[in-house]
Amino acid sequence: MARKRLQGNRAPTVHTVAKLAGVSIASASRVLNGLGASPETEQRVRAAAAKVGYVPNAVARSLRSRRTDMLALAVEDIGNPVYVAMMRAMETVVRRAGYRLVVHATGADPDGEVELLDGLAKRYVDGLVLVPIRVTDAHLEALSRAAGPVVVVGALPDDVEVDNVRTDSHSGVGLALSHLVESGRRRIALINGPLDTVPGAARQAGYLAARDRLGLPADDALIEIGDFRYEDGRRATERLLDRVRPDAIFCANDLIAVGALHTLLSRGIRVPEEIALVGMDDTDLARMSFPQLSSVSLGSEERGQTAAQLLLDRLVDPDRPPARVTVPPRLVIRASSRAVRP
Amino acid sequence: MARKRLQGNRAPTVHTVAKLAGVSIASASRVLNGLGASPETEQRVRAAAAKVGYVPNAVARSLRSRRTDMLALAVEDIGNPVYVAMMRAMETVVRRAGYRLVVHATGADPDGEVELLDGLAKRYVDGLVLVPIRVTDAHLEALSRAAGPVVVVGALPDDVEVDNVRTDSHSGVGLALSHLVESGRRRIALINGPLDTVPGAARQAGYLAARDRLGLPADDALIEIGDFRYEDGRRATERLLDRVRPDAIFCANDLIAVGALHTLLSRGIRVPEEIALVGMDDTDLARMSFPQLSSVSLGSEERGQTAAQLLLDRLVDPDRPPARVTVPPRLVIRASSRAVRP
DNA sequence: GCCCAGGGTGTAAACGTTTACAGGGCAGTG
DNA sequence: CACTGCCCTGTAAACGTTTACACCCTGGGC
Repeated sequence: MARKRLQGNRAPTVHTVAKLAGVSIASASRVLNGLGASPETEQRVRAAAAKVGYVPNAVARSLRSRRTDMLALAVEDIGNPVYVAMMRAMETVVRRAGYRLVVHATGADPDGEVELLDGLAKRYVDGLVLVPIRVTDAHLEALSRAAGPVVVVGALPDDVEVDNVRTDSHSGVGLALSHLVESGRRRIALINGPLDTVPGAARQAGYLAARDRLGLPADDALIEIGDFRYEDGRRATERLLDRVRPDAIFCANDLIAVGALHTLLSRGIRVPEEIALVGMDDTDLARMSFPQLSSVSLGSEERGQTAAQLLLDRLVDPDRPPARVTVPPRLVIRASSRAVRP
Repeated sequence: MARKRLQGNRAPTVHTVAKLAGVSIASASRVLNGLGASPETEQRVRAAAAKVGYVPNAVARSLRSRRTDMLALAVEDIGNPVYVAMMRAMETVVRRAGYRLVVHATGADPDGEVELLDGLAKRYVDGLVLVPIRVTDAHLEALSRAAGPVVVVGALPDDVEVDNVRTDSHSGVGLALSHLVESGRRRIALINGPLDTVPGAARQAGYLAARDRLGLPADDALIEIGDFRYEDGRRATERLLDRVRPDAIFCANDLIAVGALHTLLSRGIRVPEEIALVGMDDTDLARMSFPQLSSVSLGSEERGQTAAQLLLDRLVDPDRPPARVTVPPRLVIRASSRAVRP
């Protein structure tokens, strides 16, 4: 297999093809774009293009057409299973429409997200799906001056005029707690993430509301806060169990829930017999745990698909009013919270 | 917050700035790129740029500079934890160097990968990291005619002149089996992925070699083949246990291993007391299982980093001879394979 | 035989940037 | 005072496409 790289010579352009075919660049371009041309011209251009291995330059085409056929996705951490699910769903939708996906890991840095929004003015992509975990005033300002279409995944103040996909994790927590009560639990703990994040705040509020609605004991010792990751879940559960003895734990996140499961099992506590466990996000992790984890699905795939579709629609019709889609939560019951006879 | 979108008017260009500052576009461009200019000019151009909110157009710049500052990553499935780890590592390296990452999910479609390689000629990215799970002749041909720099992650025939990052899963399997033998196991099963994949073939060969080297019984009933995913792991383990009773199982993959763990636990088999378990790839899943899973790390992060770095280096020096980096495997021992007294 | 329609083609401009080149002003040197 | 060199600036070309516009030519209708 010889190494025949076209070292010095530039790649063939439409000029190359046109010259070889003996026609003008306009004719060459027209043939290559399937516009009208005589059979004679058609044939000669195609032959010439094939001969030199012509491939149109995407950058030049983008400059002329003012579109890049690329969309950006910005999430905090491309390793988090929730975002992985979203990204996978988006990639599929976007690819089907002939676009490519550029991914950005913002590392929860609000400045980075604002920079990304302002970066839209560089026009290196046609649009952006932003999944902020915290929303600051700087975000809102950057959103209002964004130079291109943006879809935000996650809750926003009502007066922000941006395409928006959200879920209702508030009532999602309610689903989980109702289910736990129905299956005989009363002392239901919450292990949450930071309260200054959008998801953390929503889950906290949802827990408090459901606790009242269901007439559960209002014991704040049942609430523990960590971060949204596995190790934090483990440690938060340790702290919780050193203090109180719930008969169920709701975790704000599957990562936390898997951490909690670890702590429970390593203390010899049986799940779900002694303590039932419910997570949130219904990621692959939930299926892969043992016992399998009940989890409140917030439709990550669906939110990803919808966000991508909204962005694609926006590109077609820039003037349509901002859309807001809410994906309803759905409880997936598995072994970790099955009802048991005492 | 008023909605002041620059509806009709185009975004400001360097012409806009130059005219407003009363200088030529060359002077404007020079100032904006930090090249020499008189203090007077400097000040006026900066003021003008700030006033109209000028942001240079990335596409036009790319056309001129013949570089896009984007790199592509193509993996089979951006949901697989191994690829997630690689992608995350790459994203970090690439971003630090001022590049962006375009991700492609090839869905194990060999045609898609070839298309991607040929697509490099469109020059929409400056280079590509390809992680093929199967390597066909079509791949090799496409590689040899690739129009831009490519780094392949995974084993390749020796005569292929391409930057290449690989690991040694063959000896990685050996590490796992040695460890299992040292901790008192003899009937060690293998649950592998498809043999016509690069990883599948390497693990199979590694298993057979280690089995001989360690003087283990050459019982092919101990080998089970499925696919590389969780459900396949579960089912393959069912089939295996219906047939034989090993005292340890090596799985070609953490996903398979987690599936195997599920089957073992749901049959009431104690891990590691009755059957020890070792996975491969050392993904987050291994840490998150209970009991935590021993796993052979193949350095996914390191391979991702290295691949990205190799690509960046290649862009700087297109003529350096192709590099081949091998990341050594490393056994991470956790609870699932601890030695136990009989 | 004249006119018009219309299909095919070529020239040139446009997209927005960077930069080679040339020209002008000015200071320093002989 | 002429010459050299230097700094700054502007004009114009280049990157590779698509496409508006004008042109030519042919054929059909009157």
